[in-house]
Amino acid sequence: MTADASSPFPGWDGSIAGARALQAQLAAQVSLQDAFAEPLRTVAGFDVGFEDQGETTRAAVVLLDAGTRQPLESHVARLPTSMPYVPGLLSFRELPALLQALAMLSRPPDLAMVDGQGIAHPRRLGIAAHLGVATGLPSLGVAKTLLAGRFDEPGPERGDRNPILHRGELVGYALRSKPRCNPLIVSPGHRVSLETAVALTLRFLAGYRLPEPTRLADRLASRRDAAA
DNA sequence: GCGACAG
DNA sequence: ATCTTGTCGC
Repeated sequence: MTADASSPFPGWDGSIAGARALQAQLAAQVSLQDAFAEPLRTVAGFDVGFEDQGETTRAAVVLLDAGTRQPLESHVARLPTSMPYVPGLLSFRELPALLQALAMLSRPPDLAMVDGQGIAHPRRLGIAAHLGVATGLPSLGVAKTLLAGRFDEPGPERGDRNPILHRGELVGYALRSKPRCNPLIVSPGHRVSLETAVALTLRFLAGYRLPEPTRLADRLASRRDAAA
């Protein structure tokens, strides 16, 4: 047969050029208007790590109560790594495992917070935006470093931020989440506005550089001793 | 043409 | 991302 209907990337021919073309197409479906449940009940944090020298992709998801910020459940999905890391095409390498982890939740989250870029991406489709469009879930990206664009160093206090501009467009904010720590790169994924992406990130901070959803998923995806 | 380049 | 201990600084 030809195309695999179960593929997370419908229509993709497997090529680099094809992946970029698909990104441009999906990016047009991204909405930057706030459209998520209010009050927010739950938020899920996502991140990916690797085992066996990269041969196995390990995706982690942690569902938290939006009110208390306490974790409700967490899962880990393992899949054989299918492609190498190519700057700008991260989602084609990590999204399949992430979707697998998402499916393990007892219920869908009201919001998805992903370790990586939202629209702060060359073609406006970082992994957080890709996950949002692919699932229809509201999403935002919280990355540790910049991929595209530029910004001026934000002030030293928690909450200080500066815009990230790429080709003249505002695509996100460099946010100081904690004093003496490098700023977080925050951008909308899907159904979340630029301003709300920052507000949500601040809302889920709990004393660490990374917000709880992403911080907990990070540990589960990358620490050798993590259970589940 | 020369760098930069999420995880 | 991952390979990997201690160490400097707040």
